[in-house]
Amino acid sequence: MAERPARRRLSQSERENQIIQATIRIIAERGYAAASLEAVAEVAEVSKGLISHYFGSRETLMRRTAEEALGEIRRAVADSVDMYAPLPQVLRDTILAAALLSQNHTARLRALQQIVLNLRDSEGAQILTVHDYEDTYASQEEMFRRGQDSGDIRSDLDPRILAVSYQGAVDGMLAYLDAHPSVDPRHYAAQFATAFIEGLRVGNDSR
Amino acid sequence: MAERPARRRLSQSERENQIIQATIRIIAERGYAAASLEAVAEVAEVSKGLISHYFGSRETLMRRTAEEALGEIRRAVADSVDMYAPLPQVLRDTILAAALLSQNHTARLRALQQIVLNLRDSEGAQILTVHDYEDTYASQEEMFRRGQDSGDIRSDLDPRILAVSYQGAVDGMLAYLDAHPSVDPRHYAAQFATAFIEGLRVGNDSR
Amino acid sequence: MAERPARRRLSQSERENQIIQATIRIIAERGYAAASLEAVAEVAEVSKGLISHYFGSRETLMRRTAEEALGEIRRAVADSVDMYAPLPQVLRDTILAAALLSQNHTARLRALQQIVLNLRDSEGAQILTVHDYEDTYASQEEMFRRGQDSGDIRSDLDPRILAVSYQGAVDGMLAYLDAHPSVDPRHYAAQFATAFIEGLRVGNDSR
Amino acid sequence: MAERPARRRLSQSERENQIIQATIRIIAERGYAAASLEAVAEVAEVSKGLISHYFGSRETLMRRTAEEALGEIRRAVADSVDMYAPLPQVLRDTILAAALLSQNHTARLRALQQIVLNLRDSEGAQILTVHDYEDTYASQEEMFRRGQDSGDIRSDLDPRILAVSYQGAVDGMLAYLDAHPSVDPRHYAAQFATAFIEGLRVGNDSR
DNA sequence: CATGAATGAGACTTCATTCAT
DNA sequence: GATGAATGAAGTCTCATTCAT
Repeated sequence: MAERPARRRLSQSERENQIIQATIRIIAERGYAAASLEAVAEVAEVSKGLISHYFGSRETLMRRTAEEALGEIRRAVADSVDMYAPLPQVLRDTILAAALLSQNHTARLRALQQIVLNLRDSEGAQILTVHDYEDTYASQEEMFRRGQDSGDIRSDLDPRILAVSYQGAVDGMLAYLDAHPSVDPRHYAAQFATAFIEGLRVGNDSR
Repeated sequence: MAERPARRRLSQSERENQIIQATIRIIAERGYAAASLEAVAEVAEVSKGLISHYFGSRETLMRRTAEEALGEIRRAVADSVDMYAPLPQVLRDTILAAALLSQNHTARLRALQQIVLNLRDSEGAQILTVHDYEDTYASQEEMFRRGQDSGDIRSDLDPRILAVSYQGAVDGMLAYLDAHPSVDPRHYAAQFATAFIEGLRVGNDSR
Repeated sequence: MAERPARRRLSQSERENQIIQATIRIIAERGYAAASLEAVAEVAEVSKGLISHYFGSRETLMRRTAEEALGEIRRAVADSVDMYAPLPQVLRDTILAAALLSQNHTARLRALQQIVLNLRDSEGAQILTVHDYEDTYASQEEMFRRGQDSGDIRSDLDPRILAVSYQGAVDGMLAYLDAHPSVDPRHYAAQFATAFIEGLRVGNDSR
Repeated sequence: MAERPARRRLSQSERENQIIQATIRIIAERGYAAASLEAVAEVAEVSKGLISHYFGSRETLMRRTAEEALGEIRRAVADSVDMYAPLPQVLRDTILAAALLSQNHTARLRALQQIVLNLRDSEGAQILTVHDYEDTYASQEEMFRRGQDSGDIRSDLDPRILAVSYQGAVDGMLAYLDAHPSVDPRHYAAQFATAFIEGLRVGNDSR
């Protein structure tokens, strides 16, 4: 008779987390479509039925997984940045914190991207994108606006456009570091921050 | 007995294009998963069987659709930029051309993104991403390098990092303009170009 | 809303057997091509999905069905023959046992034949035939060889050729008895055994 | 522009034969299921439409192919046997002729077997088998009966059973020689004929 | 006469979800 | 609470057949 490993009794929330982490891992490794309940159940070492029981539907599981991944990522960034330093410093810190995500949060980042891109309402419209990105944009717009108000950065640029450009460049960096593990995130972050703050114009490189 | 619709006979390549355009449209409107052969067949007004007959498999259809969309987009940008102007000008032109894509190529852009992120090989690894983005990065890296060689931009920044940051910011812009049709692409492009070229530092705003 | 039939829950192996028996029956009655998953599902009173779930693919179902049928047939023959009697007696017993299969194992025999002849690998080569027939031939060759060693039968004939001829004649008998249910299997078996053992030559009929 | 090979104009019956030979070849090499109209069209170098045009349906094509293959095989055997020699000689000649089929008619034999086994009427009953085998059995039964009447072979054995056993052993031989090309058909035929005529009993080997 | 574009039925398979145990 | 047997809808793909050219 097969040895059954002593299965520690887990609370519901522990089980849910176990399932969510399995979902993140599968999506990161094999993509959104591969994250079937069957596959998740196997990795999470629970039965398919239990997933449905806890989350109700696959869509809810994905939504919860995205929320969880986003929350973990945001906490990681927020914890390592002093938002009340002068803006150039905040930017350098934030960019570095983001770059370092590529070391510990790759799976979460990939899973988040996949879910955001694939989760849709019944008419096919993306659900998460708008809402969650607006959120991010808004807080970064606020950051740039404060920098302008305090005279840390030039004030003739639309802070919303700065926020969007900045976020795009960060996303590009994350994808790039993900695909090129040999690149040093600290080096990339430093160069990126300098380019963004100082600009490309000749003469701006005279420290 | 059911009325059989009059079948127009087209050449193979005309039908293939018809099917590809339908695929682009559905992915743009309702997402990758919604672009089932059934849905594509309905929009393209052909039978499911014909799609399989021409493309062999859904995966091939998606790959061909991505290639087509990418080709159209690249042609649109390349046609409107003089790559041999001084770099700051090239950047302004390229950014403007990209921004204007949001007016005529939204569906292609969305479809391209969706396909790139969802197409995977049998082990679940993304297939298109690496190859095609590397391509883009390489040509942009080359562009920045030429700018440094000719003294148009500062030369202490890694051109590969500039390329990745730039492409990320462009992608962000495209997504943003796509989601906010009321924003003026020309205004966005001008501000973005200025920010990227001049930097955020105070004092850089003195024209 | 449709009435859902009461689902009896059975163990996996019980269900598998139910499905295999349905497969045998359909192939025997209507041929290999008619044994679609749909048809099997209907006869076995399970859903199509369950068959795929248990067997993975139609090919595996067919292979398993052939193995099962062959196993049942071999057991039926082996159980009624004393392999250590003198060879002529073994032959008479085996032929009789095979002839009697036409009464209880017709469906299995037909299904087995159909599957063996239709199952092919990806290059189109038959898969089961070679292996399984070689097996049968080998054990019968051994039987004839023992008969020659013990002096029960003449030793100037290649036991492999005897085995193949014998098996062919048995297969012919089975097909014939299958198509002509009014023929007495015992009579056929006795005549066949005599012909095979004694030969056709005049004078051999003097008991 | 592609060079079009000068296509000799063929008469309808030549075209039909071309198609039938292609069908035989595909079935022999890759099995009944692989002989789709598409595959046949490619090998026969005609369009799919033409096959339907000539034969009306795939079933008719298969039936005609089986008839053609059977006819060719029968002619090959009949041409090399003097049916009016004494029976033992007729048997030796026939067996040898059949064995030699394995050299020139392998494809026809395989195709014939596949078609006979797979062609079925709308209720799923085999169509060709009964009719065509009965035919063969009848003529062989007649042969054995003549041998008994003329005193060439013992008369206490049912000639129908002899016919069936004989045909089965021949089929076994053909399958075996097909699968084992290195076996010498002449050797096999000689041994088989001796075994069938003389029997296995010890003492029958003393000429 | 001949082609091959096109269809549509039907096959196999996957998978979220339900539910008896 | 937890399982996994079971379903059924939906998806991809194949193929005999039809028919405009």
